[in-house]
Amino acid sequence: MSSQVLTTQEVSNPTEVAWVRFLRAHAALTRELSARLEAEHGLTMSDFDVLIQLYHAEGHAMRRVDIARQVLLTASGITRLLDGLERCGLVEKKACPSDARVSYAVLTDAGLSKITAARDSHGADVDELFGSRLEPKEREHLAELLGRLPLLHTSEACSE
Amino acid sequence: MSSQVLTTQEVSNPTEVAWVRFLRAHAALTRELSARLEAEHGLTMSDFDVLIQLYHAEGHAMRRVDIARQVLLTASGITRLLDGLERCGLVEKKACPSDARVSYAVLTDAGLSKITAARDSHGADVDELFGSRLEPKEREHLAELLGRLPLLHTSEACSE
DNA sequence: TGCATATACTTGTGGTCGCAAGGACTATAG
DNA sequence: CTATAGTCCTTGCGACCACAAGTATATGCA
Repeated sequence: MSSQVLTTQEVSNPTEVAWVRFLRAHAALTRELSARLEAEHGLTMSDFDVLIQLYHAEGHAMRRVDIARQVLLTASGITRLLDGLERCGLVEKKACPSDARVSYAVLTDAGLSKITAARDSHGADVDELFGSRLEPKEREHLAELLGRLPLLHTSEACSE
Repeated sequence: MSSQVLTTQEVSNPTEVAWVRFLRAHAALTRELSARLEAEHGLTMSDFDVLIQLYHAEGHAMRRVDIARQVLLTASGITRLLDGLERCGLVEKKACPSDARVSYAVLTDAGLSKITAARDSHGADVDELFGSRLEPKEREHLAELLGRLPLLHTSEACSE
């Protein structure tokens, strides 16, 4: 991550000010949030993301490719991340009957209760550190501004 | 990094919307910016940060501790990052005459011209991908909102 | 049918980084 | 002048992740 000139004193360019704060805020938030997630549930933020995706998915199952598209990870990252979740018994691998290339990741019962618990506490944490610092209108405005920034084009994911 | 539910369709909680966009924007921006920095100058964003710090420092020299406080890295990270920059000849190590514990990192001539060039192109990139997407007033507002979010407390750095 | 191409996934390799422990040195107190 | 504690830096270790190459399967087309 980057921060450039972090002592605000000598930063004159307003874009730079915003950019530096953006980077700082991201570092601080993700560091704190992932520390809590790790301490309370033994999950990384990526783990959490994948589990949440599965939680929302039909039958709590997804193809690995589709997970990769939703989460900010590469296909290889997904493979190894799921390896870990499988070892922990939170997720199981299931073959696809119609296409032997694909394998589904499905949430186990343990995984379901884990993500249910983590969802609540993580949601509360995000709210405490992020949401509660802003008025409702400001949150909306922030979301709108952020929405205008570039998007990831990992593969033409998103939308639909 | 985390993203939670990235298909905006099912995200109802407004805090969550803002948070997801925040994470997505960060991932997209840092990925693109570091790719450009790498391609054009062979630098990571952390490299750039450290060089910029040195560039702004008195005599283009800083104690390693102070670099760590300014940049979003741990002391150990700084050590290894500077190892790399030293191997590339961009930075040199200099002992401190009054305190044998500390060693300074100082910019070489090569480092100076490298960071001078990188500064311009990186600044332009940040502007293109980040600054230019927002009106001046919006930039200010964004900076203000981001400034209200938690800060890193690596050591009571910042300010003054 | 048979071959080229595309897709889904895995694995090898290497880079980056944080944490914890250690070494070297300094400062403070008795 | 020791003993203790604090500071600065480095190193061992492990976690995470991207990229590229490899395997297995599917699909399109001659």
